[in-house]
Amino acid sequence: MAIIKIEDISKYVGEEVTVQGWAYNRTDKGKLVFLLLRDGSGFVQCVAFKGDLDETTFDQLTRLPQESSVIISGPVREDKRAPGIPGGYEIGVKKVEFVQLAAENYPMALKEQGVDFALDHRHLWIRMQSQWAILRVRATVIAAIREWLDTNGFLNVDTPILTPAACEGTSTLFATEYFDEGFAYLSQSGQLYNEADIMAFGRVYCFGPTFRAEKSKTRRHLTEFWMVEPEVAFCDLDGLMEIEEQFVTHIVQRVLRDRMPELKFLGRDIARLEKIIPPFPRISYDEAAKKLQELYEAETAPEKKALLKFDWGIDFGAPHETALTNLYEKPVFVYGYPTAVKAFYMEPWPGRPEVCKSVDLLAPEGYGEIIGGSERMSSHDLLLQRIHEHNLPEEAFTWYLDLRKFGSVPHSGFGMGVERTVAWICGIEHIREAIPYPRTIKRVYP
RNA sequence: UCCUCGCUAGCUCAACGGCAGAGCGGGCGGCUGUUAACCGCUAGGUUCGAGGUUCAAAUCCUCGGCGAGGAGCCA
Repeated sequence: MAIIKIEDISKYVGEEVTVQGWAYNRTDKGKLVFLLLRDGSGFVQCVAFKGDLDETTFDQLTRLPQESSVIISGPVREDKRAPGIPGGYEIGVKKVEFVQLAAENYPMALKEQGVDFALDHRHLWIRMQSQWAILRVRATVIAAIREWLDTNGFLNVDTPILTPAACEGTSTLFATEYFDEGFAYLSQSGQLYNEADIMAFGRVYCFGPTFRAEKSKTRRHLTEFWMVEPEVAFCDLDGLMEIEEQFVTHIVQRVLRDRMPELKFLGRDIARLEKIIPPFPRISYDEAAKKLQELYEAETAPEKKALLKFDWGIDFGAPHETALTNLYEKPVFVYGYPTAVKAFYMEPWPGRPEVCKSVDLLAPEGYGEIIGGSERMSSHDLLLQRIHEHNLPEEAFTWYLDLRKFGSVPHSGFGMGVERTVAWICGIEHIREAIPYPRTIKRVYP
């Protein structure tokens, strides 16, 4: 008898199959037991009638502890009443093998958990349907990222996680002792290395964990998160935006194709995701500032109004991003930020040195910045001047400056936060649910 | 770092100065279509900690601990 995956169950209607999994939920009704079984690929209802099984087996099923591991065989039936992911199918129980009877004090109730409790039990929480669905979407987002980049001329060239100093000289870094070399720091970006790599390979991306030691405490921050950073030689800011919108569209459409049961279980508004196709709106920082001023004046609630206060020259806060993106149904590009609020390596806007060729992509529905990118500075002398202005140690950037001495070209790149993207696509409140084991300022367990 | 909030049964919460409770989960029993099943019975407590006010504190006050939401910073 074939061992099948629950996600493929629709192919086996009328056949006898075997599934290997865990008892997710159970309800019994006299001579009938309903067992919701999960096998990692999905959730399916198994129905046992007392008359179909020997007395001992049936009796054991009626008192089967939650999360017990079992192997169940029987015929697949289509039945609209059957719950599951995907729902609508059930297995009539003919044979049961009890692999392990779980202890009776399984701590996770099948309902909403308090955040603290749920995170302390993350190793069990990931078994629950909601978390399982989110992490399945995450895997598909990652697959789609690699798929699009690999088929569009990008070479995966990974960058070091242990680095000598701050890439951008801004964020707070995690430090670790490094033999006789003093300290090494956990990477907050592979971008500077990417710039070296494109001069060897043309188009590259790095993809891995990224670390920020800032004491951020919001639903949009983790201390360890995953970022994909593509970088492209011979590419200006407009070219970069075209790449970003194709890239994001591919990711969303791939998730819609492969993870519809998960999205539906999560209650995601599918229609909103289906609208994510090019072109995305593009507005300048100046235009965004004007719109924010209008929104500020139109806001009547004093508390909200205070949060929306905005003057030209400042970076957007979360309330600004939310207000701005609520004007659009698609992700929106905001380009040309003030030079003063951005990193030292961004190309100045021609004729307007107070503005730089940077672009952020802000996700709709209040999810905020999912991509930050820019055209990089290609002039050696200007770059050196900026390094001095930012009080960065010139000797640490010798190799980076070399890139502008030997065949410098216009080039651009961006970084996309995986967890923010997953949170947006899933429609969940907090990005800690978009990574298997979240690391936050107050949590490194489990 | 700052502001705000929370901590009571395994979980989610109620009791808000006067006997510490409910639902879920656990155990036992009943029921042939359950969807967080339902019905009956049952076990389960250092009310985060220390100190204080009071005849009386889960409840009020002080200090501490732990956590969350938000700001700043960022993806």
